[in-house]
Amino acid sequence: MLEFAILGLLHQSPMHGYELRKQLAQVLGGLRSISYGSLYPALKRLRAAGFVTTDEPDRHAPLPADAPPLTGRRGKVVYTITAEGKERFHELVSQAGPEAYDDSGLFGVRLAFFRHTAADVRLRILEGRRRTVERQREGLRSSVTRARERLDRYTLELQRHGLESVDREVRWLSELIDSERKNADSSGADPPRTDPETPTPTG
Amino acid sequence: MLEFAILGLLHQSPMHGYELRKQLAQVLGGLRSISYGSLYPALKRLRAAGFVTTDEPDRHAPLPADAPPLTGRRGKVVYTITAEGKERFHELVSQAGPEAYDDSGLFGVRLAFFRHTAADVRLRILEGRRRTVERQREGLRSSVTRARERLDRYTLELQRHGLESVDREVRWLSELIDSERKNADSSGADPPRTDPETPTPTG
DNA sequence: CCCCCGATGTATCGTTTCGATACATCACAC
DNA sequence: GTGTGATGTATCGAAACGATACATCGGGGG
Repeated sequence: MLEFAILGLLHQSPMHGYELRKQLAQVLGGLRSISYGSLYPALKRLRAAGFVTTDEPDRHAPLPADAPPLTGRRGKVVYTITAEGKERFHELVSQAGPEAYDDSGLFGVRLAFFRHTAADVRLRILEGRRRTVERQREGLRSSVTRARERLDRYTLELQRHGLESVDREVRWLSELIDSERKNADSSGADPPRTDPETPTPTG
Repeated sequence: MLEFAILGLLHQSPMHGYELRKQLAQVLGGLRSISYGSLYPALKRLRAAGFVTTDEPDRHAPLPADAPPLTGRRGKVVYTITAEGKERFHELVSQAGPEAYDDSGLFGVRLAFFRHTAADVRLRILEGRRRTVERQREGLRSSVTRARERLDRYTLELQRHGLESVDREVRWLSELIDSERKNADSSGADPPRTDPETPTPTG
């Protein structure tokens, strides 16, 4: 998930790790954030896989043990997506299976990059997400019903609140789906692959 | 957080790990769950700290390397809270600082054990949580306002949805707080020193 | 002029958590 | 009897976390 988000952001423009983290917080919905302990190892992995490059020489290579522990002169590093990275991103962005919507976090990131996603894939992800959340809702409903007598007021309040949130999410998804369907109808049957640079489609 | 929840559940009755996990899922609000990879190490820690005991002899001790890898005869293990564990739980349950409400997960667990929590502590936790969420809401609001033009429709939809959820949570907390205050008024016997902080100038 | 402070920036450490998996027992239907 | 799903204990490697160290740079106040 993190890898996907990083590739998506670098796809738009090269960035420092610091800036990446800030943008990531926005993409993650505004309240969730990613720690450096996750970000830098992830960048290291992406770099090792050849999906991103840095402008500096290999600062990630292990140091000889007798060298000073890399104190002093720690330069800024700009991360840039490679051709392989863009390929990988487009491969990921075209996937519409359960992995795209079963996890709430990944779904959020997928949504954040919907402008890079083909219309039919968008629709399948939204519908998949709705089904997933609906199933959660049913599980929660029966759980609340079963536990009505055994649990105290506060636990029940918590579950009731959670249930209402899930309910709201279903309605929200339904609105998005309706909106997608309307757009699809008016734009014709053949969904063209979305261009990264297209400005707002139908504001 | 996990430790607190485990102690709280074992405080009510001894349990197997498996049962513990199921109850944990309920306590966590119904949609979140804890993996065995978290549960068993947590139990091991609690056991090492003397807060829980098991009915079986020390199955957690390291094995000699030449022994078969513990296959065969793996008995059930009932976990029971100790006197020290109960003491620890009551110590934790009386805390009302930021650690009790800044994290959404821990707040949920605290709420789940409110029936073991003193009325004044309950109120302080709820009010603290509301302030935390209100701050989140303000941050989110300004973020949405600032980013209105730069972001695409889907990202904005995601943020709008998040904002409404946070809004709903504030209202929910306010209802709980009102209810707590009413109870405190009618029961009278409870702590007189309720709010040293802001009298909440409307939500 | 200098010094401190807060934002920017890179990076690692130890600990915790996760998802997947292996393995075992038991109830019960077929 | 036999398999199939619930119950049950447990570990593994990968990943993420929170805290922290370290460094540079702009500007504002003494």
